[in-house]
Amino acid sequence: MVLSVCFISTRLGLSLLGWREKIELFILPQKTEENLLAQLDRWGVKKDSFQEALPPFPAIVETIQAYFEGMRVTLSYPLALERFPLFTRRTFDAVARIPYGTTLTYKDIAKKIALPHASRAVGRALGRNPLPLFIPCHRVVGKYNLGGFSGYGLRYKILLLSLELSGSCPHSHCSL
DNA sequence: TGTACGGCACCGT
DNA sequence: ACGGTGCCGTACA
Repeated sequence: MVLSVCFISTRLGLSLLGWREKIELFILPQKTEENLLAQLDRWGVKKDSFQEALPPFPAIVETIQAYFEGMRVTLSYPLALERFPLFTRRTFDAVARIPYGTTLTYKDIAKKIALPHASRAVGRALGRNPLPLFIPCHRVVGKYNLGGFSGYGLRYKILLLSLELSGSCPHSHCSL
C-alpha cells in the first residue's frame, strides 16, 4: 500500500502530511518545493511511492496551519509508531505529553521512562522522530544548551520554540 | 567563586 | 560503533 500524502501550505512554507491507516510522516514547512522533496528523500520516500489524497481527518490541515500562525493548538491524532522499538516508543510517548510552550531536558524524559541514565539514548531516539509537532521533540532540550535538531537544523528548533513562547515567529522570513 | 573545556560513563539501535 | 547527553575534575581568571 502506498503512502497517502497531502501538501499543506502554511505561513512558513509548504509542508507535507503522510499516512496509511494512521499518520506516519510530517515534514515541517519548507520555503521551496525542492527543499520539501529533499526532506522527503531524507525519509526514504521515493517519488512514485506516494499518492496525493484528501486529508485523513477533518480540520487537521487547518489545525496545522493555525499552529504556524502562533495558535496554541493540540494535535492528537492516531500515529503509526508500531514499527519502532519499545524504548523509542516510550520516548515518543513521553515527549508527546509535553504541553505547548514548555520544555523538558533529555534527562527529564529519561527519568519519565524509568531509565534515568538513558538521556543520550533519548536524544538518539528523537533524532529518528518522523512526526515533529505531533511528537514535539523541539520541546526537549539539553541541560546546558538547546541540544540538537539535526534533521531540520537547530535554527528550526529555535523558531518553533520562539513561536510557542511568544506566539509569533520573529524572523520567519530568514530563519529557515 | 565562577566558568569553560575535556574526558568519560551511560544506553538503545 | 555511534549519537540531538550528563557529570565531574581540572585549569585558569
